[in-house]
Parts: sequence; C-alpha cells; structure tokens
Amino acid sequence: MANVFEQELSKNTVFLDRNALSQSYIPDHLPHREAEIERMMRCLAPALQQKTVNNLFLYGKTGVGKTSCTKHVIEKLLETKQKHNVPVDGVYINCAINNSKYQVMLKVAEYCCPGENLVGFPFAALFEKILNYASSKNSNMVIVLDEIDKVNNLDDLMYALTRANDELKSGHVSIIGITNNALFKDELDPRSKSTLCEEEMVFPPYNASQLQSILEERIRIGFKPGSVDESAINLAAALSAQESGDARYALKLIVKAAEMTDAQGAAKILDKHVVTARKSVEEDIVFDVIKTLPEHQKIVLRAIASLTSEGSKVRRLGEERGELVLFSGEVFEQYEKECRKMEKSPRSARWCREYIRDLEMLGLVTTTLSGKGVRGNTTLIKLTFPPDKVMLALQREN
DNA sequence: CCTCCACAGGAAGCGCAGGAGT
DNA sequence: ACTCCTGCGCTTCCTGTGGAGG
Repeated sequence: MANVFEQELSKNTVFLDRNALSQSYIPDHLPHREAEIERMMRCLAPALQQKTVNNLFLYGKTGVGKTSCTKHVIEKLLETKQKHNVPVDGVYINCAINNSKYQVMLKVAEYCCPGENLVGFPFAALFEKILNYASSKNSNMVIVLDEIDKVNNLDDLMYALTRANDELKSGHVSIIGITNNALFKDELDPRSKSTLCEEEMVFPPYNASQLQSILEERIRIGFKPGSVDESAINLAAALSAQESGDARYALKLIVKAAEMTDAQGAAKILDKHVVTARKSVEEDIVFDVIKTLPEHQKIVLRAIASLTSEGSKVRRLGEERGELVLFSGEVFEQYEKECRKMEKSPRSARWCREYIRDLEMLGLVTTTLSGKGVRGNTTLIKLTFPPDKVMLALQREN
C-alpha cells in the first residue's frame, strides 16, 4: 500500500529516509568495525557468567564509530539478557549532557528504578538505590560514559563506583569510558587511571575505501536508488579521509550535497555538488569557530580582515604571487583603532601577539617570520579565508 | 662593520575569581 | 562564614634576533 503523502513528498527529492542519514542513527551493520565489536563483546562476555568485567577505555577521533559500536554492543548484551534471562544491564550516558557525578549517578539510578522520580534525591540515596538494584538482581551492570572527559569531577565519580564494588556482595559495576581527547588519559588522577584503563582500545580513523563502503551502505537506505553518482561517493570518501577519517563528516558532506542537488532540481548527486558542499561545510565550521571566539580575539580578527579587504595600507609582498600579507605592527594599530571604535580598552601589544598565535592555532590565519625584503624581525600574517566571509561571521554575533 | 629598527617571546608581577581548607 | 591558595588573563619590562641602512 503506497503512502500518497510520501510519494508526493519524495517527488522532487533524492532523499528516501533522512533519518538514516542523521548522525544519531545506528545502522544494524557497522562495516570495518567487526574486530573492535568482537573485542568489546569478549571484554563484556564474562558478565554473562556472573564474572567480573574489566573496565574498558575507548579512545579515537570523532566519527570513527566509538559510540555506534558501543551502543551496538550494549544492544546485543540486552538482547542476550532477554533471550537467556541472564542478570546483566547496560546503561548508556552521554556525559556532555550529564556532566557531573550527581547527574551520572541519577541516570544510573533512574535506570535501576524505572518510573520513580529521583530528581532532588541526595547523592547517597541514589547510590543506595543502585546498590540495592545490583545486589538484589545479582546484576553485572555495564555503565557507558560517553565523552567521559566532560565529567567535572571524574575522580570522585570513579571513586564512588569503585566503592560500590567493594560494598557489593553480589553483582558488579563496570565502566566503559569513551573519549576523543588524546590528552585526557594523562590528566587523570593515577588511581582513576588505573581503575578506568584496565582494558584499552584505540579506534583508528577510517581510510578512503572504508569510508566509501560506509557511505554506500547508508546511501542505500537513505537515498532513492541511483540518485548518487559513483564518483561523487568516491570524492566524498576521499575528502573525508584527508580530513581525518571522520565518517560523520563524510555523511554530512553527502547530505549537504543532496540538499544542493534538490535545490537545483537535479535528480542525481554529482561531484560538483560534493565540491560545493565541502565549501559550505567548511564555512559552517569556520563560522562556529569565529562565533565562539573571545571578544578581543574577534577584534583582532576583525582588524586583520578589514586591513586585508582595505588593501590600501597593505603592502604587497611575495615576489611570485604578490600575496597580501600584513605586519604584526599594523595589525596591532588597527586593533587599537577597532577597540576605540567599540569603546573598549585595548590589550597590550604583547597580548595581541598571543591572540594572533591563537588565531593561527585555530587555522584562521597563517603566519610566517619575515625574511629578506623586510626591515627587522616581524611576523607576517595572512588571512586564511576571504575577508568578506570572515566579516560576515563576525557580524553574526552582536 | 656597526647601528638601528621592528618586532619576538621569556620572566616577573598584579588583580581577580573561584575552590579548598578550617 | 571566613581566610588562604591557586590559576588565569593580562601588563610591564627586558633581552634577543635578523635584516636594512649608513
């Protein structure tokens, strides 16, 4: 029975199931992560026999399947629980949203006592609820802490959870910690570190051909048949592989490209759509970065952008290409002017240099040391993006 | 060659906010 | 509730550096 609404809706679009293309969607099959999934399942398997499960620490860049794999494994664990009636539990918690030890405990307690309103309960009471649940059901509880680096006082939380295990005569609590912050592990308290990192896994980035098959799989469910050109997929995969092997980025590219295809009334997503999509995705990222910049860094960036577009005061350097390059001194002068215009007191020149360095770290400008042809020892600054776009992003705020 | 320029970037210190200790 | 401490953002001061210009 055909749904007329859907037919009508899908008339002028390449999309079939947008949901399948969203980043929260978890496919049944996760290509190129079979080994990781198997290893995770092996880690958790002792739980099925009432044995202690080692805590697991997952690390890898964004969009390499850490969360998807974990959710998948937890799902399988709960399926097995249903099927064979074994006392295991899996709780997934996103610590970016629940970023305190209290909120994490609240989530776990809510899982243990469904239907009860526990908000406002003291920490000790939540702790008690969890202990009661685990010991009465003799359950092996697996708690997933996604983006674990966002938890404020993680050491306290880890301490509480280890204490839980000491107090439990039956049942057990174990943790899967997930992060994309490479430095996170070193920042941990040594005790928390040894607790959390009993078992470690690194998720490597996807390469181009892996990304390609991931995309193909999603495209099959997300788009109408034949609406994505083969070489467009290859291009999106290749670009994302360059970008750091991020599958989310690849998906975003394809979705953006699809939107452009729709907007043009075209029937097929082609290379050119991916190319423009990439620009737009990149611009989105730059816009976000600029929007969240501290005030004075914004003003410095504004100074650089206005000098670049003005061109009048800009000296032309670089023999072969004649690129527009700014001197750190004139950037500071312009920055002071901008500050006065906005009636803000300018920071010192020393600090302005730090700001410029920060902007470089964010990839908004590039700097080189002055060599031949320049008097003295100066930093030459070049804006990475077109000045009008930067100005637009700066204007968004306020 | 020396001097000067136009900065780079380290070190010390200052005021403030927020957390720990009592 | 109080002080004390610490970290952070920032200024001020200072020494270092490499090429231009005389």
